[in-house]
Amino acid sequence: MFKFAISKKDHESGARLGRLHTAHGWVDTPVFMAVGTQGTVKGMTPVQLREAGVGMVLGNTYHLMLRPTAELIAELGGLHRFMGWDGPILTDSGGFQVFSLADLTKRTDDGVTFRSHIDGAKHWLDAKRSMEVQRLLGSDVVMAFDDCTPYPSTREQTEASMRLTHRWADMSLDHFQGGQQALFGIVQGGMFPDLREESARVLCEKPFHGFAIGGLSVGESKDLMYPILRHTAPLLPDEKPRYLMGVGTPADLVNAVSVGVDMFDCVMPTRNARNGYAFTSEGAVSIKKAENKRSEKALDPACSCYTCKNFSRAYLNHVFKANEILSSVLMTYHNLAYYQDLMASMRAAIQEGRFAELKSRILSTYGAEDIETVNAPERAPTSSPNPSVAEEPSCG
RNA sequence: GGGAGUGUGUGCCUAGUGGCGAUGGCAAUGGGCUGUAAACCCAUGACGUGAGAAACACCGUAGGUUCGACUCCUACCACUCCCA
Repeated sequence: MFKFAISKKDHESGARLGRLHTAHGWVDTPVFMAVGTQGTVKGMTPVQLREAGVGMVLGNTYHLMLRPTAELIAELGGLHRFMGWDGPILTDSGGFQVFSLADLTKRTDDGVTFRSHIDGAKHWLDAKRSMEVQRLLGSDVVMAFDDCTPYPSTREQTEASMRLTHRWADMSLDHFQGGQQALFGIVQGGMFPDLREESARVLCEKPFHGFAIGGLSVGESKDLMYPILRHTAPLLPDEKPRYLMGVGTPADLVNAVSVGVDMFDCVMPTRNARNGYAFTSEGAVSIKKAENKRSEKALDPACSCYTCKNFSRAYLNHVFKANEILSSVLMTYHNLAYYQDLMASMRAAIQEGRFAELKSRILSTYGAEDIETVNAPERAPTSSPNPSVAEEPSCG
């Protein structure tokens, strides 16, 4: 049922063109998944998602198990049916919430006690329960339960966190029942290249259907993130999908694709849209700024989405200022369409052998650095509690 | 003409009833957001300062009472309401 096939590789970079087949259809890769944490991509109906070009969405174990509960969703026919989305769904394991809701959690080697952010009630989540919840939800791609290492962390902390992730990876495999679902492992290792290597080596021996890179974009600078990403992505099995979790900006996406990443998800296009920030072919546009008050220009003149074809920046500025729901809808619609167009143009560029050209254009649009030329700082950032963080052999 | 009430910082509303160098909200402007506790969060807006003290300024205006007044008293100004 689950299958990943690569149809073309870029000659000048690590970029790959592929297709991911699931029980709910296929998507072409590189793919960007819209984040629909609570069984909805905020502000969008499934029809609108399709129109914007979204092919695959992400749901969340932690949020859905608390409300309305995985059991209820299973009773109502599974997450696809429940949310009216018949395309592929990937579910996160809840591992990220251990990190993002750290104040409400208590972690042990076996799992995590959460205090619900909704009503304060105590809940237990471990690899077994995460697999059970994701099975009840019926997602197409299940993520292993992991420990997302915070930044900054000392080498010792990072290593301990990584071992926990490995332990939980085994437990996830033990309790995963297969069937129509695929299971992805998650590589951790923080900002230490050798730990990333170890994590990749340990996990890639295991029978996962795909591999994710976790623990990036957790507050570190691009100087750290890019070298780690560049180092880690090629360590993952060539023939299986590579998923960079929680990333990122348009520049991050082209950079990551160029080192061989196939799948992405990020809240950025949807959250930023609701906060008045658009991604466009002309770079970032803050629609709330006063300069847009009388602009008759489209949000992105080069975009053919519903928002850009029908509304002016002046109108979008107005509905944002007036706090109208439509602001979130129109802005989200555009940002998702922009991200999907970006992925489609990357796929076309790989197919036609002009990926490098597209990459440099996107990077210059956003004034971003090229992952190939960013070097890790020679010394550890001062924010790191561990002075020996600079583990990379002093390649200066 | 008589009576009652209300005036608070660069826009609007507001807390405050003797120790206040004055509360909060909205609006405004700018910034942020990366496996979503986010239609959210942060910053800025009397004078002055690197910081503190003194000086000086400060709740319609002007006086007064008081150790001390946005707060109490008097007059005036403006606005609102009621009765003629």
